[in-house]
Amino acid sequence: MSPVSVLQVALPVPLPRLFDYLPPPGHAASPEDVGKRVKVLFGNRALTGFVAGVGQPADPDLELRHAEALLDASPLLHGELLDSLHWLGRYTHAPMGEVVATALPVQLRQGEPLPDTHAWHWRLTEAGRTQQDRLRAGSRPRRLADLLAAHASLDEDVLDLHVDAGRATARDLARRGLAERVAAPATTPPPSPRPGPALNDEQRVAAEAITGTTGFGALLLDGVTGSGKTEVYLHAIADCLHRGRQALVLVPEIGLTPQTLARFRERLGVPVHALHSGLNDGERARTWAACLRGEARVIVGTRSAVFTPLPEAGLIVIDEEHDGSYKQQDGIRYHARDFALVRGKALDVPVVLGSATPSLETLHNARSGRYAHLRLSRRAGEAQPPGVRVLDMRKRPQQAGLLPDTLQAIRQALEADGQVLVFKNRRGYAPVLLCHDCGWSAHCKRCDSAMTVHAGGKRLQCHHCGARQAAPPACPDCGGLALQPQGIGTERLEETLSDLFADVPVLRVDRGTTQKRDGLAQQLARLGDAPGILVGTQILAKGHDLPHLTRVAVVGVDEGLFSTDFRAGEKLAQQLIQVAGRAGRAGKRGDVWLQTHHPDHPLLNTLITGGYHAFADAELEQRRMAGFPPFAHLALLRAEAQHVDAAHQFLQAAKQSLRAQDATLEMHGPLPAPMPRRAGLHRVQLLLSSPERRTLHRALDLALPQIHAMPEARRTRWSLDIDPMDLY
DNA sequence: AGCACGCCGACT
DNA sequence: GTCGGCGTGCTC
Repeated sequence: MSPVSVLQVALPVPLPRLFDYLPPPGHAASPEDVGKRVKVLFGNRALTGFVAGVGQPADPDLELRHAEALLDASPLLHGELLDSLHWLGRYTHAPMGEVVATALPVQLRQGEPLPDTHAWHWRLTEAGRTQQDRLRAGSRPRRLADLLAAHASLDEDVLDLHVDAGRATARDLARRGLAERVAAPATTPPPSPRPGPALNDEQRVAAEAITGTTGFGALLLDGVTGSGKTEVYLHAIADCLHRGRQALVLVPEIGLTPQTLARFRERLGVPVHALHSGLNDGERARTWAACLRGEARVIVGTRSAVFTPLPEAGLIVIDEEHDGSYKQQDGIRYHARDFALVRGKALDVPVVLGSATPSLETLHNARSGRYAHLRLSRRAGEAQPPGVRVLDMRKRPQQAGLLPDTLQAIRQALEADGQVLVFKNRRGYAPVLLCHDCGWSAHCKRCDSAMTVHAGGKRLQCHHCGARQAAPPACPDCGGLALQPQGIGTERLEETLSDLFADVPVLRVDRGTTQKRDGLAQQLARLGDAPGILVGTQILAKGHDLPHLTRVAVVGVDEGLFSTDFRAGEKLAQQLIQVAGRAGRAGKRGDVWLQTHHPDHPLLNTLITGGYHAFADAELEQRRMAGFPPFAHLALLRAEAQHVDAAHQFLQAAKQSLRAQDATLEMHGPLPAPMPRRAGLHRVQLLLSSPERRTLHRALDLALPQIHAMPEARRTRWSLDIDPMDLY
C-alpha cells in the first residue's frame, strides 16, 4: 500500500517550515499541483498558501487537515521564476511562504484569480446601426457612432483620441442600447521603433557587446553622466524585441517618470508596462498577468518588478545599479540587482548593469572579469564634463552656511541666464534646536536623535520615527528664551537664498516637498528655462534632466566624511559625482563649487583629481584591508525590544548557537545599533562576517532553526539581513 | 504573524 | 462581580 501524498504548503507566516495538508476532498495530490495556490484553514483562520511540494507527510503520526481548495487550474509559479524564488528563500534564509507573498501582487497573494488582460473594445449594437442617423449631426454621440460604424470594433484606449470624451460618450451610447463593450484578445503589435540619435563609437561598441551576448552574461555599462546610457539600453531592448523576446528594465524609485516611459514607448514602438508604487492592486495584478502571458514585451519597474514572470525573456537591464532603493529594507531583505542577476543566469539572458558610479561590488566583479566592463567616457552631444572648484570654509565668514564666494558664484551664474543647484543633504530648517543659555537641545522622546527644526523654527520633527510637535516657546530646562536653530537645512537655505536673490525663483526640492505624485516634475516645469535656483537634497541628484543647470554648489557634505559606516564613503562619492553630473548638458559647460572644512580630505582629493574610479581603487583597497565587502560577506542579526536586556540576551544566545556551528565565524556584538533607540524600541545587533559566503550561510542554516525556537526570540522583534547595506 | 488561552488590576 | 492587560504556546 503506497501512503497518500500530501500537499506541502508554504504559508505567509514567519515560520521556517512548510505545512502538510491532505488534498481537498475528492482530489489526489499530484506533482502537477506544485506552484498552485491553495486555500487552507490554519489555526482558526483561512489563508491562501502555495503548494511548494507534494510528497509524504513529514510527521506520519500527525493528524492532517484537508486543504479547502486548489485555486489554480495550472501552476501560477513554475519553471525559472519558481526556481529563482527557491534560491531567494535559501539565500535570505526566509520561509518560502513569505518569499512567495513578497513576489506576488497583493491580489494574487490573497487568492484572487489571475485577472483577465484582454483589451476592451466598443462596437455598435444592431440598434445602434439602424438608429445611428437619428443622432443629431455633429454631436459627440453621432461622431462616435459614425466612427464605430466604420470599424468592426475599436479599442477603448483610442476613443478619446478621435472624439472628445470618447469613453464617456461610449458609455452614454451603451445606456441607450446603441453601443456595447466587448472583450477582445490583447494583441501585441509588432514593434514600430522610431530611430534615435546615432550612437557614438563608445555607445555602439557597448550596444554591440550587449546584443552580441548569447545566453547569460553580466555587463557593467559604466558611463559618466550624460554619456547616453539610455540610448544603449534602447538599442539593446529594440534588438531584444526584434528577436521576439521580453525585456525587463529596473529603475530606482525616483527614476520612473512619465517622461522616461514616454521616451521608451515612442522609441521602441510597443506598449511599455510600468510597475511602480503608484499603481493600485488591480493594475499590478493585471500587469503581472500580462507578463506571465507574454503580452507585456517591455516592463519598466522599480524594485519589486524583479519578480515579474518572463516566459520569453531576452534581456534584463538594471539602471543606476548602485542605487540603494534596490535593497528592500524590511520583510524579505532582498537586493533586486542581485536577484536580477540570479534570474538572468537562470533565464540564460544578458543582464546589463548601468551606472555612472558603480557600486564597489559591481566594479570589483567587472575588474575581476566576472562581468564585462563597458565604458562610456564621453558625454554625448559635445557636452563637456564639469569643472570642480573646492572652497576652503575654515575661518571664512558665511551666511546660512554659504561662503561669499559661493554667493558670488550663484550670482554670476544667474546673470549669465543659467540655473543653479544648491545641494545640501539635510532636510528641514535646521538639524538642531539649541538653548543658548543652558545648552539643552530638543531630542525625540522615542529615539536617540535630535529633532529637526521645520517651518522656519515653528515645528520640530523626528526624521527617524516621524514624530512631530510644536517648537517650545521657551527652554523646557531653564525657561530661557534663547532657543536657537543650529546648523543649516534645505528650508533655511531656501529662506536665505530667496532673500538674497529676490528677483529669481528659488525652488526647494526634498522629500518634504515632493510627496505628491508628479510633484517634482511640476515644480521643475514651473522653473522652465529662466534663471533660478534649486535647493535640494540627494533627490535632485538623479532622474529628471535639468538642461539649463550650469552651476552646482555643494554646501555641507562634511558630515559624511567622518561617518563610521563602512559604506559612507562610497555613498558620499556617488552622491557628489551624481549631483556634479547635473551641471552642464549639451552646449553649456557646467561647474561645481564645493564648500568644505576639509579641503585636504583624501576622499575629496582622490575624487576631484582622479574621478570616481580613482576613488573606487582607493576605497576597494581599504575594504580589502579591513575585510569588508566585496572581500567579505556580511549578515546582520538585528533585535528590537522594549527593554535592552531582552534584545541583548536574544543576540547573545544566537551568537552561542552560531559559535557552536562554526568556531571560525567572525562575530561582532551584540552591540547597540548606531541609533540605539528608535520609535521607543531598543536596538541591538550582531554582525556576522566571513570571507567565504558558504561558511556564513552554512552556519546560519544550521543555527537558525535553534534561533527561531529560542524562548528569547519571542520577547524581541528580530530580523536577519543578508548583505546589509548599512549597519543601522 | 495572528489568535486563543490564562491569570491578575480598575471599572459598570 | 466583569473587561482587559500582555505572557505563553500553537499553528499541518
